[in-house]
Amino acid sequence: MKKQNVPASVKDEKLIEIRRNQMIKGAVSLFKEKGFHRTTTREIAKAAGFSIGTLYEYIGKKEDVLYLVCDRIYDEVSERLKRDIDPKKGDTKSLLLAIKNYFKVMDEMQDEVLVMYQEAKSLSKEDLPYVLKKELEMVEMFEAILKACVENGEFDLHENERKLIAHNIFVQGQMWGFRRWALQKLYSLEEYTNSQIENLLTGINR
Amino acid sequence: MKKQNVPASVKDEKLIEIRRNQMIKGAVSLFKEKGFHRTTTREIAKAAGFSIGTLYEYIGKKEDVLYLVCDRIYDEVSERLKRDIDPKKGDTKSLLLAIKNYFKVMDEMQDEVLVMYQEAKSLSKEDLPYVLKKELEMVEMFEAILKACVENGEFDLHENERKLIAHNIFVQGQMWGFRRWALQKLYSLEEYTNSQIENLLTGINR
Amino acid sequence: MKKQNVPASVKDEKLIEIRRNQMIKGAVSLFKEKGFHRTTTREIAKAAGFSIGTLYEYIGKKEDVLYLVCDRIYDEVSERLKRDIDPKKGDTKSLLLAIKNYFKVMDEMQDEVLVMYQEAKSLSKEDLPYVLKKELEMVEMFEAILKACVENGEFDLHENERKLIAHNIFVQGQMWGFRRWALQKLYSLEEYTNSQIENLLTGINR
Amino acid sequence: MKKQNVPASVKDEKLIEIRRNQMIKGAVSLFKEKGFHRTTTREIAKAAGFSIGTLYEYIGKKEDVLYLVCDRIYDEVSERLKRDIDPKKGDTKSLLLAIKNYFKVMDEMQDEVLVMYQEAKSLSKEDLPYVLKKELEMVEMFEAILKACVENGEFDLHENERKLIAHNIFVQGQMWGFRRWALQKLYSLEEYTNSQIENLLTGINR
DNA sequence: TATGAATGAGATTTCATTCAT
DNA sequence: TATGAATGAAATCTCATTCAT
Repeated sequence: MKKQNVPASVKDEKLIEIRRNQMIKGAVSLFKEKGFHRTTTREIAKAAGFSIGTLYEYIGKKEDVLYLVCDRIYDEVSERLKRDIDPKKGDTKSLLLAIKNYFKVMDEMQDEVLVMYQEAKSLSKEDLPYVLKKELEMVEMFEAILKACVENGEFDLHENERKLIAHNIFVQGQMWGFRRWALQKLYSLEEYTNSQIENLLTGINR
Repeated sequence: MKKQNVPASVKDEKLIEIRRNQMIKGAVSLFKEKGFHRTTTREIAKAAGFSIGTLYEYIGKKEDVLYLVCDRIYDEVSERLKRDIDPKKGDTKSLLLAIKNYFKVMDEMQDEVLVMYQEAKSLSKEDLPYVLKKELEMVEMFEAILKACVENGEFDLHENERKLIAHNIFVQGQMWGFRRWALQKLYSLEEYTNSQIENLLTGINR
Repeated sequence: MKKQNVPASVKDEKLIEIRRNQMIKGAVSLFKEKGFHRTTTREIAKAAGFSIGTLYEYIGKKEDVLYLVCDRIYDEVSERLKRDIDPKKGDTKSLLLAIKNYFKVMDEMQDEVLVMYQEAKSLSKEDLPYVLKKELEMVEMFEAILKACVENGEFDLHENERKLIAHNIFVQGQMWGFRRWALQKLYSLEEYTNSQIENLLTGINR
Repeated sequence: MKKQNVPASVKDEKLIEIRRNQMIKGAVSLFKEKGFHRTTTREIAKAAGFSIGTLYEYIGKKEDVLYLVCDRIYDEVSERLKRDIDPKKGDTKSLLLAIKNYFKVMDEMQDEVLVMYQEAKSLSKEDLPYVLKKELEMVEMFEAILKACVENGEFDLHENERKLIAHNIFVQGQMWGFRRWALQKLYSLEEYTNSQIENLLTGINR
């Protein structure tokens, strides 16, 4: 799956990678602070450490930066999740581990997630589906685990129930970041995780 | 709790109410379509049915429109919730009724909620807390019901658990709107509601 | 000499006089504070004690207010000068008295004079000459006194010298107001007057 | 003493100098014609020979143009005065030469001086004192010459008398420009200069 | 490849003036 | 006569994007 649609005048793929990394890093912190629309391309270039002219050697238009940022965040979250999850292993313990890890990632990347969360709607009509697809893939990871559990007889859930619970897990992870103003006053990440897991399990194991 | 901080040059309070209603109505549909930042003040004026000059007779700056919109949406949701909820009545049936009604409201107002959801962060530093407070009040309505249930002996939940569950209910209501691209393909509102209630209940009644 | 060119919809001449007085009074203090261009018609109406609609019953356009203000100031200065000057009486004592009185008027009306001084250029091409003519008339009052003195044999001055000295006197009166930031730190009005009179009567090489 | 407070996005100092020169030149002729407030930023840009966007690369806000113009005019007048004045040389001849030169400069730069004269009050509260200070410095040049003359025994004047006369000289120079509608009908520059010098040196009662 | 000066479309906001009540 | 809501032209300023160096 390659970054689609983002044109670069520069040929050197390695350099593109480097420059875009600089760009994304700068942009995330700017978007976090003031949002996509209030951030100017000049500011992005400056934060990235190069000139406005150079910025446009590596993107076609401002929106591309947002796409790159969203794309990167998903890749990172995805990769970190896959790293310690085995969707085949269908036992409750694995499920809980996956949830814990996911919540931890969400906690560590909450700035990025918040950015993506709030700015994704500014993506163009073409880019949005691509990003949503990535999100769905992550939900499907949880669904796969749940399915494996069911198949293993750990508990019993119909397909739609599984899907919904997968969504719930996914959203509860995001919640921790985007409702931090309310939640993080009440709980530590650990408490939050345990409580949500408990809600989930006692629900499932009827 | 009245609309604060939004100045109007016009004196006739009645007229202000009317014009602002027109304004909000037009703005919601524009914001829904293209977001706050991509919507121009001229478009808002036009959608409201008056001239740009008139628009500025009823607000001080563009952001005020967003504030007015958010404020209105919360008021409407709030009011509809309060209409059929009695937070004192502590039985499970009332709780479920409240949830069902809330989800229904979220379904009917999903455009508005989506708008608020995505654009609230564009509010000024002064206005944001005011809006967040309103959100918290709605969460607290669910918490109050849960508390009444616990006191009635319907089930047993510590304070923090109650709070968290209230947040979950609230977010699940929003989810239906802001994740419609995924959820509404899978479930009808009724199915979604029933499923979430089931998740909740079998969780609570351990 | 009637106020020319300033149209009023209202017929009652008495009322016009009253309203315009209110208008001028409010406008002078506003112009003094923020200048003609930065003062809005709404502010003028408010300061005058009536509505914007009423304002336009008594003038045709914003600039008319400035004209009215300038006109009024000149009339007032003129009248106060004429009150205690007899241009026929050609003795040095009368000249000095005239100068002293003029400087005193300039001191008392320095706000008004400053306003006129700085804003007159904003008058329309048609109104400006009318105002300049009034100014010239005042200069001519001094010239007349000087002429009478010369005819009386008090001292000897050719026409052009008389004219120039009349201008000097006139400008020195204004100076006291428009260079107050510098002059009024150094002298009292009396000192200033005496010094300028001395300069006039006896040159450096005494 | 360098141009303070006027921000430029462009880095090349040389270029800033060039562009601002173009800007000032265009602005002076526009301000002369219609005043600061009636001149639009687009007109300034056009008169300067570049686009509105470029204009704002070299200033922060419209008022900066006025500041730049005033600053420039003072610098130019100042420099031309200093060029042929030696404030140490305390003889009457030097004084007269200084006055003559000053009046000549005022004559040649009368458009600029008129502009500054009429528009300075539109400067911001921060910029105005800076400009007034420059004006005072010029007055002080004349005072210095007068002082040197007194110390040389050419004539006798107390400090305050010297200060006042310095102001008079300064204002009489400006008069030539800002009252041109009256004065220049009556005298040539030379006649005006000679007459004022005579007034200065010998009073009315010779 | 990198730079940054130049551009101008377009956004927000103001405010003189009108006119129905 | 008095009012003040409505209007929209016009002003300032921003900023994504281009392109010559």
